Amino acid sequence: MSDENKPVVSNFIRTIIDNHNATKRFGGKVHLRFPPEPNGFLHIGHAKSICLNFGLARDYNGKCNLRFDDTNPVKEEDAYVKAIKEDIRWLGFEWDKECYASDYFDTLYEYAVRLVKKGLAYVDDLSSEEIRAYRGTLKEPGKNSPWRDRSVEENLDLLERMKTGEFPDGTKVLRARIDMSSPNMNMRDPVMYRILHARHHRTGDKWCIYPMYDWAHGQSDSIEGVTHSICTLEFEDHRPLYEWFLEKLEIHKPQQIEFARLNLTYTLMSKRKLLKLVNEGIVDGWDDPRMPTIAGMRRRGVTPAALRNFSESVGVAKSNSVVDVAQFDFAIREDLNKTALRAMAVMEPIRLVIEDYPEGKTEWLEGVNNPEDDSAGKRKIPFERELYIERGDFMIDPPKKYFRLAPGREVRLKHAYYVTCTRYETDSEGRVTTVFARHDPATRGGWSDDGRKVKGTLHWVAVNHAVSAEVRLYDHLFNTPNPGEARDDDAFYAILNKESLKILPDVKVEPVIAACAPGTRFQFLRQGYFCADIKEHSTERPVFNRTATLRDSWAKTKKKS
RNA sequence: UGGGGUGUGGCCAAGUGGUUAAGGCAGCGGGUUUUGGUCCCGCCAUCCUAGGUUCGAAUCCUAGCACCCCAGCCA
Repeated sequence: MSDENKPVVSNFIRTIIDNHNATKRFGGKVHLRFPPEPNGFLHIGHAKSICLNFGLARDYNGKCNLRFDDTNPVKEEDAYVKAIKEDIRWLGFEWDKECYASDYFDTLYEYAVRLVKKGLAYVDDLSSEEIRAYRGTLKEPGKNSPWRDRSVEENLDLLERMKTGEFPDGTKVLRARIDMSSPNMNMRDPVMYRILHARHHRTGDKWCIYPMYDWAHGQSDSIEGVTHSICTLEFEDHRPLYEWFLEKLEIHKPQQIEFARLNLTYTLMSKRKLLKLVNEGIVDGWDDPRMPTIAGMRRRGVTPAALRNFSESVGVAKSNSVVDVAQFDFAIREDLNKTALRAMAVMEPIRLVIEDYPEGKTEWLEGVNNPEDDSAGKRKIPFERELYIERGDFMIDPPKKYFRLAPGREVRLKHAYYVTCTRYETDSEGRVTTVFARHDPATRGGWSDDGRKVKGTLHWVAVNHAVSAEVRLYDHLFNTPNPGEARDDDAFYAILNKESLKILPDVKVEPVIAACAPGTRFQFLRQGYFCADIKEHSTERPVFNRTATLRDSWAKTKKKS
């Protein structure tokens, strides 16, 4: 794997681990976990976290579990569990143990009893509104609940009865007894259990009380022997609570470490908003190629290596940042340039007739499949009198630096011949319909030994061997660099890029392109990287998704003049 | 003076008192090229501000400023 030979860039988490290893805090062990909640699909932000956790485990000869944080049955589904596992494997990682927070519900309950017995947790009868009111504000301390000083016996009894389902949802909670005047809101007697008569995707109807994140997460880490619990910045304030539970319980205490989540320009990373795109049919499901989900990127044709290299390239730090999506595009191109097969496809075809080439003749010319990789071999390409070329590759009256075809101009047809434009035909509206040219038989294969230079090289497809394919050109879903900043629905709809998908129903492609298996990646010469759609492509009806464009310096010089 | 964080080039990001302040992306200029692709070469910062400590500071101290997070029985 090319991405694993690169030198590792230092980051603050590695420094922390190195220090722990040096001081033997965890006996030299490094044990991580990736803890998704199964309530949606994984996106590129999760990919960064996956690469971080599994990558650290790999580099330190440690372990990394996959743990589903399934503590909220009303939002979680088994289908998401399945999709998440598939995505992680596709990314190229394998977990040591597959765990679920729900595996620990019994232990968690025992732990809760332990805290109650120590006088460190109590059952509160306040409503959620009252709890909020009692919590105080950011600048004012909270007030103790009137139920805060119940006896251990009463708390034990009540907790047991909460568990057995005696009370309706929302009537009671178990709270940690910490400090209602703490400047850290998380320490103001946080809720540990809420009553939820809901069916859980794994434990079924066994439980009607479910642990909150803070009560479940650290203990789960501890039970699994996790040494470094990596999470995102917003949990920084939770660390004191994370540690409080573990210290009061006197069990193994991992080190929580927070890093800044990934943000990308023109990309939405909020699961809630991505769900909205799916639910409202703005995109075609979680795996729509425009989605920043791993499933969407897979379908678009992005490679696992590109995603891994990108994750590595953005680094790990604590400052909020927004990475330019161009950096991701670079990673995609970098990998695909080395691996994608080259072939020719004409997106917007016009006819090119080689006047001096015999009718009915077909030559099978040779083309290299990948100039970056000899082992990719060569293929035969049919050449005939009538070809398709790109509409944009011919101009009646070309500007200064235009290297392509124009009346009287000579260009190279890739892998074929030098041709010189003799004339052209237009329709009643003046649109070019057919271009005529003569070829130089001595340039067969696309090369002349006489030192003659041609500036332009065009891709083409023989009319009688062309296969029609559907090509989907994707662009950013949003037309603003920071779509996450949209404050309300109106703002959200306003920034949607109406041209994020353009379908070309009749692209002319080489036979080899049409014959490929779903998921095959190509570089359509001079245009970009494309991937045969994994759901809809077939030899009968070829369908390609554009993964990325090629860098286009011509577009830049064109813009400048 | 609620608490917790973060500030290094357009975007990421190394740097842990002595380095010409890494590297990548983007941009710009040039070369190579049967893809206006790739590749190659070159250019592109004195580190939020102000003081201070020191022979020497992005790194230490002081005082500011800016931005992010926290008042779910979500995670």
